[in-house]
Amino acid sequence: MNEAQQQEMVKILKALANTIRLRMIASLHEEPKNIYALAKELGLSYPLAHIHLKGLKKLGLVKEVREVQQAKGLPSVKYYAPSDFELILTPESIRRKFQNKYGSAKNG
Amino acid sequence: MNEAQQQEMVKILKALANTIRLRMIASLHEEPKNIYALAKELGLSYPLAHIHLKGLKKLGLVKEVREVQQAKGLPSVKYYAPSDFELILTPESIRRKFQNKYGSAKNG
DNA sequence: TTTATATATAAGAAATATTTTACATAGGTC
DNA sequence: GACCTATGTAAAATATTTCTTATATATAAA
Repeated sequence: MNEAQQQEMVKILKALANTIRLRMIASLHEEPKNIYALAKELGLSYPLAHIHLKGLKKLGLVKEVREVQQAKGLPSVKYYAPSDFELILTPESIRRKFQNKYGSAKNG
Repeated sequence: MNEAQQQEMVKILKALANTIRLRMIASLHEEPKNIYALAKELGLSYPLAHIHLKGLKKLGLVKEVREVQQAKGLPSVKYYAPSDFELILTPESIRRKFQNKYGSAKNG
């Protein structure tokens, strides 16, 4: 695995290493919703919810699923859901991705 | 999952969300070694390697495997290896652990 | 134009995490 | 005693992340 891919994996782990972002993924998996509703449910200010969701979106962990025009012509609402990711972490999977180029056994 | 367990999971994810600590796990899985050798291999100062390894040890991700008296009576050396952990992250596994108590479907 | 919902972002403050520098211990050789 | 390997820690500096506050946009009803 090259360095760029390693950094991408670290970014994804950083994104998941946060209670608020994990609760967001849990809530959106339960039922897709918009940022405003998500912020209310989790007891967050809108800007804070926006920052966290933006980070998850940027990494592809969360995606926009549909945009709906609400009753009575209010502004359109964007709904989000988690992407279908799967990340498995074991010493072996980490070794495969982060092994030193000049390892102990065979050099290259 | 209770809040303490959630916080423990976040701590483990934080520990894994760092290039140095992932490279440490990779190197120790390849071959158990002492902090000094690990620091040299990864190009780190000893205190920095010590801090990172200490963090991994505290969370049980790395363990001491043996203590060896080196040839010629130098100080004894502590060898470390990764523990046999497995962490699987998907939207569903996250939902199971971080679901809101007052979820959208059935309240409690 | 004021009110309400909903989105988006910037700037700065506050809190954490990371890294370096310095210090301290121990065993044994030279 | 000076030197080398190896361990462990504390304190301060640096960097990054997190969070709040403030500002701005749009739509449309009242």
